[in-house]
Amino acid sequence: MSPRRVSVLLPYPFAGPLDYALAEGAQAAPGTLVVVPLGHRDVVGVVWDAEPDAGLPAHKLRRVTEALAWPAMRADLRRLVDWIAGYTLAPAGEVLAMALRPFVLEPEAPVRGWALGEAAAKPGAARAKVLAALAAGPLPARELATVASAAVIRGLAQVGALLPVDLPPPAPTLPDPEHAGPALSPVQREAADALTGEAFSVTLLDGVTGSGKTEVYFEAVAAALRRGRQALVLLPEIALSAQWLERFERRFGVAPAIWHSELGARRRRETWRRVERGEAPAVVGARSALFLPFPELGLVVVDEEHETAFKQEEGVIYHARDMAIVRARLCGAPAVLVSATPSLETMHNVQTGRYRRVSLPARHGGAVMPTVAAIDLRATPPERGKFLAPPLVEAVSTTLGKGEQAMLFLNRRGYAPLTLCRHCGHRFACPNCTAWLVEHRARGVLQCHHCGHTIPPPATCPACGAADTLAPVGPGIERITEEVRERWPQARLLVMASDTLAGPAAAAQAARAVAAREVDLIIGTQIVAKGWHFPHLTLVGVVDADLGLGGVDLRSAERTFQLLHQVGGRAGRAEAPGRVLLQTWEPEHRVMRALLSGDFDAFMASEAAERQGGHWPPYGRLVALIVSAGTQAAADALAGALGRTAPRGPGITVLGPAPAPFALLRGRHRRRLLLRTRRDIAPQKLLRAWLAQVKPRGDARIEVDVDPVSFL
DNA sequence: AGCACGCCGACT
DNA sequence: GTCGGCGTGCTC
Repeated sequence: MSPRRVSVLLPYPFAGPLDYALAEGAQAAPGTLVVVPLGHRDVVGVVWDAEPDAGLPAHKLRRVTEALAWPAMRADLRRLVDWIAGYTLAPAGEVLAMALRPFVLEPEAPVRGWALGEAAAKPGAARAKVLAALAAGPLPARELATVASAAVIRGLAQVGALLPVDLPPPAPTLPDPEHAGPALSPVQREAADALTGEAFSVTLLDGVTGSGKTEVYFEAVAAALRRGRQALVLLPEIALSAQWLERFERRFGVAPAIWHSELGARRRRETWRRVERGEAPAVVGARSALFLPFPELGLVVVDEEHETAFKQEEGVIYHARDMAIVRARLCGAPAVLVSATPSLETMHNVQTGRYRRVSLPARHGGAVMPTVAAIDLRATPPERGKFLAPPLVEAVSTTLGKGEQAMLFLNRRGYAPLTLCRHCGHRFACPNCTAWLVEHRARGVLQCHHCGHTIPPPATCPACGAADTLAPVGPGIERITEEVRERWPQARLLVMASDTLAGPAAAAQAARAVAAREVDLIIGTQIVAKGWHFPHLTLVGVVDADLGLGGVDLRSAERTFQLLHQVGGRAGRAEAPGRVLLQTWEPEHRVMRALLSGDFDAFMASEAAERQGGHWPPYGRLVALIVSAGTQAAADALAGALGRTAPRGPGITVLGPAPAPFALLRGRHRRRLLLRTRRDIAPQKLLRAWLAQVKPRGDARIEVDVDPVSFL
């Protein structure tokens, strides 16, 4: 008689599940975690729902080693894995790895503790304190250590007055939906009530910066908790959201469970287990939190839904915002997308009736929106060698004079983005990437921001040998800092950039210093845009508002608008009104006009019109194929082969091959093709057929990016 | 992902 | 004459 077969998905990049034989009488329902032999090793996989392939010869089947007693992977998570694999064209096993990677086989380490023993102890003040502490029951060793010294405890244990015991992990304090009743305005109350549905739906919650969106969606979280369901909040940069965590704790009494990639192994395991047991009713996390084993997921919130950080660009290339909606649908839970500047995709889904929209029209608590004005750099340029134009300098001086805080925003790290020889025109480029080397004067290096290639600052030009001819071109925030120190030597500065603000602790400390008015002037890159609440900040100066508009990217206008709107939103969040000044060479550009008028809907309409004609997303579907190889010839050969076999037909366009915007990245030569289809044509089937015809040779690779966000 | 199999250079 | 480089392909 032939053995029973099961399909087992393994967390490796195989095309699909592998089949195994099941021992007589063994049970292995879909979702069961099993150990199976693979080659010479034993690996953990998940029994999958796929029908085993009866055609596979029986002699190839190996037997499932054991079924693990762990809770099975639930059907909704298995469907999510399948769905993402199908949509992104990633091997299902690679997607499974994201859901299984944090899983660790060892049981949770028990908590070591002490209980009262049978034997009597000799008298003594310290000893009596220990015994009294344990009178009500055993205590964790860590807690008892605060009562008496290790020597006293050791002594008591030696005579048998104390017994070592293993304690169960302490029950976590759960967030309390009634902890601090919401203080919502009638408008906020109405919005919150609109978010308390129980079935799957997608709602866009939008409203200007400072309108209290977080407090409103906290009520949706509270509603889920009251129903005994779990809530997941995705944030783009969890590591920098100390302020968000404080707000959560104020509302719910305890911190939520936190999930992100930098979590230590122990915390990771603890959190994973708590989520799985349903003991983590509220989880806040980065995109990978999407794959946690929630048994009772009842709400998914994606805050700052327009953020490109939700797009995973390596390995399985997926958009966490879109997959969050899929997960919500599979769980029958409502999804809420939150943003002051929703993406065009989301706006389109609102307009076509797929998503609902709940708007908060005004700032909360009487604060008004900042006024936005442009500084035309053609009319009032900065002095030679300087980057702050006279009107901005004056505005900063006035603000500081009033004892208020100002912020200068420039989305560029380092001292200067380009170093040029004034004698021969030589420019310092990265040997591995299509990029200039950025001078970091403080660290004394020229560095590539893509691959990290670093050289010491040269004394002479390597091309013409001239000395003292090398000039920094353009500003980075280091150079702005230098200018600020010259102009306002007495101002207390805080520089906020990803390389000066390493880690959540530093970010939290910086936020506290700003709130406590220990800082007069903040100079920052894009991390200052994200969710900070600086009540005393009244002026935001954007040093180069045009930066980011030059790109070839489909979304460069949308992204520039979102970023600058977000940065400007840091100003005037309390009583004093805020002011935003944009330094630009093109004040009539539609992005600048939209920022000046604050008319978000009009800007999005113009953006929509730009894309609609060419069937660009969201009016069509787009897939990027990035071909890369160690040599230019190999990249061209593979890209050419893809071009020759490209799918054709009505509503299908293939653009390229062309050199990718970074034609050389980390030493690999890159070519790009774009597949664009009408919205009613799913590109996945076309892609599968296409890729089946072309097999990469050697080190050449094809990366498939469905719904590309970045065009690099 | 790992791991073995398989054809071309510098060595006990 | 062997040891070993990692290119290619398979793992139920």
